[in-house]
Amino acid sequence: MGRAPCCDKANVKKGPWSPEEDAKLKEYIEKHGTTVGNWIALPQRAGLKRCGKSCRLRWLNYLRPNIKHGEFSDDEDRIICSLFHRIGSRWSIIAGQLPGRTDNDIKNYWNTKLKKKLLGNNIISPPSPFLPNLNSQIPSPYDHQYVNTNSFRAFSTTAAGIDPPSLISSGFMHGNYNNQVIFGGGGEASCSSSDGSCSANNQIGENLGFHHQSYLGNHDETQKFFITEANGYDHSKGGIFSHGNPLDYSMEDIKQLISTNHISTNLNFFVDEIKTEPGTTLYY
DNA sequence: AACTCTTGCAACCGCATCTCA
DNA sequence: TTGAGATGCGGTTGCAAGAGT
Repeated sequence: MGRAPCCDKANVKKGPWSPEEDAKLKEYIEKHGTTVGNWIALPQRAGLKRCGKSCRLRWLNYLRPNIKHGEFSDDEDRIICSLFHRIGSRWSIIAGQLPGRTDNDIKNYWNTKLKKKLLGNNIISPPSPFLPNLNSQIPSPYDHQYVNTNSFRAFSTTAAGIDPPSLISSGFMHGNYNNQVIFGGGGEASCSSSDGSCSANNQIGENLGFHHQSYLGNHDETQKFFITEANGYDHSKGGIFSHGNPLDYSMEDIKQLISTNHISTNLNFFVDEIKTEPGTTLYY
């Protein structure tokens, strides 16, 4: 049995679109509206020997109005980084925040340029699957592999000369301190300020206790948490490892993780402190 | 000049999700 | 409620162009 193919594979053209095909598709959609209704039937109606899916893709990624091509701006880079850090490779959602950009475009840009750029600068690492997906209630196969062998550290940013506040202010991270718990980095020396290049941010970071402490703001039992993990002390691999949507982890979620040994006791300490001393800067 | 390697990107594929009868 | 078809999505592939040797 198996699923019926979406089109007659033998009679559809594949590969790059010709200008004539583009023109036909564009003309048809402009005539009948963008709410085409039935992509599968479109090629036949428009006189194209293409699969409906191919037509849809061509329209969405290339022909539709107001598509932006070419270089991504620094602002777009920051938005992509910020969102990737928070939600991973949900390209369509990320594209939704960048008018004129398509998910395919952003995906390609990330895979070919941005990822290398950021990894090269030791600024960011891909999301790590180190926490279970609480929505599904089914632990991922990665849970124990990652969680029990790592303490929670938010950043290994010193090698990049960047501290959390600068990441937040530049849009690489969510900037609302009061709605997040940020698990502070381990005992490395903080960003050198001898050249003054990051002294201002350093000062903020030190004030907030980022380098050897953890910072948290107002919170209560209904607060949601944004958890990040750095890759131990290895700066050659260092950077931000994030997991999940900031809204994924409530206090109850975290308690559950602790009770099922999905996260380290470091965090247990944290959560207890959060409960008893809201708004306090914590040391560990 | 010729060849190989690398890069960037358009397009494809298969699976997941949605919609509707 | 169920199942088939349509649509959406993300990973992957293939190819052209450029860079390097």
